[in-house]
Amino acid sequence: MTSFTEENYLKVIYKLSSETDSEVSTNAVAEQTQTKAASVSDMLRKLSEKKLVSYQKYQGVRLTAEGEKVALKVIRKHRLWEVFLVEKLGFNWDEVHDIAEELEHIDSEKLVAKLDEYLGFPSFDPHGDPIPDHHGVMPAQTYLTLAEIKKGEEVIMMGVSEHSSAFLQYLDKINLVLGTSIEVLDINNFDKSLQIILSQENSLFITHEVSKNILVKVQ
Amino acid sequence: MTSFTEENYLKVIYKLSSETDSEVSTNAVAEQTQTKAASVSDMLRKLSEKKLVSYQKYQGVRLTAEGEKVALKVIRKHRLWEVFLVEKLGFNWDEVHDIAEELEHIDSEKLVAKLDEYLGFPSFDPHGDPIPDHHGVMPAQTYLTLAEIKKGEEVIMMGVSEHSSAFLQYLDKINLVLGTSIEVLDINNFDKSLQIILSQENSLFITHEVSKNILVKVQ
DNA sequence: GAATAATTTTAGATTAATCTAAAAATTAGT
DNA sequence: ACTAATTTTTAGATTAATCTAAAATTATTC
Repeated sequence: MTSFTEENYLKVIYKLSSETDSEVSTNAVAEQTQTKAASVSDMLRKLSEKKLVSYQKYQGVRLTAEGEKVALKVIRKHRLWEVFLVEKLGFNWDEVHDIAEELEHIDSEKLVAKLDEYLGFPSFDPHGDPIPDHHGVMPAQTYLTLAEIKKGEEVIMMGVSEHSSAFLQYLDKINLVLGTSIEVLDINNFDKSLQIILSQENSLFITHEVSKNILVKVQ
Repeated sequence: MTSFTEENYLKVIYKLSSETDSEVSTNAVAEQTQTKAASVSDMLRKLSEKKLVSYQKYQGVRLTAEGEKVALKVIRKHRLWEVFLVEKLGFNWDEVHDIAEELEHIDSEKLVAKLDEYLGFPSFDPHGDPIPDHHGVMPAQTYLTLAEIKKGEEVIMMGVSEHSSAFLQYLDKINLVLGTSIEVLDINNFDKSLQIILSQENSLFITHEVSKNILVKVQ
């Protein structure tokens, strides 16, 4: 069995190694788990003994196939619960992360299966993140960031890569929500800020930093 | 803040002291929490320091008003989640206890409020147990056990006082579920076993032990 | 390519929750 | 009311997860 704490480490290692696609450093894990490097070292040794990660001292860490399986289960549960909270209970998308961080550790295969069915087998969570299926397979997701879109193109907002409440509330305020069509009217060469039109109606400016965190698909 | 473990102790103390309406013994708590008396002593000292219980060495323990408030919140969450699992996800009533034991510790006032609303503010869980409202007030519940009903009387099944999977599955098998009408046809003087008629149709025998664990109301 | 800086690991403690074994207090039996 | 039985508490350990401080390793820079 994996503890609450071990599951969190595996989840963090999964996230970091899928971002960089290489070994994850002790410090990076410490930062994400809000612990100290010394604590991470200890835990990596322990997870390594359990064959959930492959770990060479001083050389960073990777998930084993088994560890990835556990991480994907936790991520699956997290995202399914987020869908539940938003779709069924009426939470806003900026309110659900912390609650899902707790719910993701509830241990019942049958519960996950029934929840999945109840929600209609969703492929994406309220932030547009893909939900692994019960085999741990992630739905294909080939999005671009809004920062990569050329002037004149029109795209649809499909997700975010920053999940902070502050960012999500800002997007709500400017009516930039999942499914919105976005046309890039103009790109400022100096600071890469954008002028965009939402739903062929509202024109507004956003910074490059914001555009980098918005995931879109070309129509 | 109260830990997962502390919450379980408070819940057990609540349950035991509402059964006997007096101080709860260390051994009784140990039995319910599946721990040893020595561990209970330690925990009672700790809960006492936190003012969640009033505890005199060797004299048993009671909840303080504050401790009862915490216990009732946990019980409320447990029972609401059980309703969710049965009503929304389609679980059987004998499958939900262990899952609700985990869900009851999820910490979000807003989640509880929204879940309650989503479920239509239920007053009783799938076993007929009353659900405290958001002030911690239990709905009035003045049931008798089937063992107390006289020959010839007809009652409605409202709940159970034994929650084991084995017992609940047995009730399912004999079609004795919440809401069923039960007429006491005959009472065996020797062993107090009963002959009953369910829904004015099926006649069957049940033991005294079973009848003691079935809660009913007179029509 | 040595010296310095940064990162990572180890050593030794701490906290929460548990245990066993022994001591202390309470309860029961005659 | 005194002894015996039972219950409860204390003492001392253990495990999981964390920490700080010091040591070891790796990376960087001149």
